[in-house]
Amino acid sequence: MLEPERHQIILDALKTKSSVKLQELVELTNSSESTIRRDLIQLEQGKLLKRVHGGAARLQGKLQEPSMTEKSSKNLQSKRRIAQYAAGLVSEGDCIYLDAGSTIVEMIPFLPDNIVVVTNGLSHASELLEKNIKTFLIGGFAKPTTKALIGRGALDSLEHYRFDKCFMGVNGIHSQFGYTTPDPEEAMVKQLAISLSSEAYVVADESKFSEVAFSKITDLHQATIITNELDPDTKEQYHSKTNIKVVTS
Amino acid sequence: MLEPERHQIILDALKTKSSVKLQELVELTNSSESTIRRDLIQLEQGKLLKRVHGGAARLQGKLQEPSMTEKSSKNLQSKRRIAQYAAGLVSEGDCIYLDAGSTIVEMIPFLPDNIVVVTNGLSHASELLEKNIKTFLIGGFAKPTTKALIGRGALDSLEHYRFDKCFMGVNGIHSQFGYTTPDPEEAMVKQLAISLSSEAYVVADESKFSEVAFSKITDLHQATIITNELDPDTKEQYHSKTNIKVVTS
DNA sequence: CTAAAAACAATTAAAATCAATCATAAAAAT
DNA sequence: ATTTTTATGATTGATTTTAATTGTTTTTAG
Repeated sequence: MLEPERHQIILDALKTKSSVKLQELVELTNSSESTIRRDLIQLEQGKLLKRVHGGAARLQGKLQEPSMTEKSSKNLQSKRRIAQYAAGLVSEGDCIYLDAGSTIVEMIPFLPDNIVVVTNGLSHASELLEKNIKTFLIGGFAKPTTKALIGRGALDSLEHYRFDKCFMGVNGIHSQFGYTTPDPEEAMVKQLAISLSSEAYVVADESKFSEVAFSKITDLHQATIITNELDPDTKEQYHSKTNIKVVTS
Repeated sequence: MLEPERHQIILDALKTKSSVKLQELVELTNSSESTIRRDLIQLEQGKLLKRVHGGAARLQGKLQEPSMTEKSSKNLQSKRRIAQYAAGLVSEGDCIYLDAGSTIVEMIPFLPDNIVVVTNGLSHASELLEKNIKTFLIGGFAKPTTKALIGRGALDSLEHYRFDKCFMGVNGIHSQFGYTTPDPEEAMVKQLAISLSSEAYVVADESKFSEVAFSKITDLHQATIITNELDPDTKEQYHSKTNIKVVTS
């Protein structure tokens, strides 16, 4: 039996139970104890499971193979609904800015064709090209984690553009401080893009409202939040303290 | 049995299982072990599967989604050899420019880690990020066919950089006119990048020498061509008429 | 607390698989 | 028709994977 196949069997076994005995795996794979041990070491190094005395156990942060897909797909549905609503605000002929980020990318399938898009999202640009949308990318340093273009170069090339509308993602929305993003460099790009746009929209699903960690604030209250249902108390709270308009899809 | 047929059998086998033993493939195709090994090497280079000890496995990153078009592996081999040689010219600590294009992208796996890369290739940037290389993208209009960034915005952001070395692709090399690229907008970007670089290299496989269609010339003879073996006559012809240095890998 | 049992890591030798090379046969080019 | 190129299969020694064995550590039961 090939190594990838054994690894798959081991990981599959951990999808149903939260832990497996080494002996079970020996029988399941018709391999020796030594071989399974080596496999477990490899899989542990790849952070796919945790070795425990007598066998292996699922990882805490990564029990997502069954449930994370589920959760993220639920979250994705929510994101997609909001994104579709946001895309509906774009008119043919518009020149718009799309911020990097996983929520914004969901807008792309719903965008009209005859528009011009400027973005700082590396992966956004690829998707836009697939849809035959006229696409401009700003320059800058490519941030490894998010594939967003940021830094001095980003600001330089951004300031040559003007937008009818811009659509921004955020890491969190704070009832007192406004929109928050942990990376100051990214925040500066957002801020500039908003100031270059006639209308600014923040697209955020409800999970963003519970975020607590932040360090830098995109402090422009002239934008409109697009989100899904929010309980009226929260909504009122945000509006009164920050003057943010909240629109629900 | 013909090569394409074998390749299809191998790929089909991986559609049902997540891995196949080499011996199974030997029986399925009535070919020798050596032949299957060679097939697997080719298919792995075409990024259609992953070789593992004892056989081959599906690669899960891309479930047969993208360009299933197996690159003509003959031309690819040639490109890759030249690209590897070119990558060898890059020293740790260098700041280099990588032009968009299919030949240049093959350099990326061979580049050292501790360098800074500036590029106008959308797909290049993604690959560079995978390798954890510090990457800057210039801005500009994203050309749909090649995913290259061109135009006014590209020139604007490009001119803020300076490079130790730049590596350019071309569509053709003409014995009288020099390097040729059909798109004037793209040619301007190339030209500027070359002028911003201490050393300029043109990386081109032999197929580029037979190209005839061109419209705009990147008319800078200060670059060095990196290519594979060329018959001495051609080599001399190019050198005498264009003053282009030709280096073979 | 102690002893037996189970699980462990480390070492080893055998088997399987590998890369590299060579020779041959088929195909393509001249 | 002849040379060159290409694809294939066989053989070689080297490498990797595997399973069995060793002695050690951990768990469990009395």
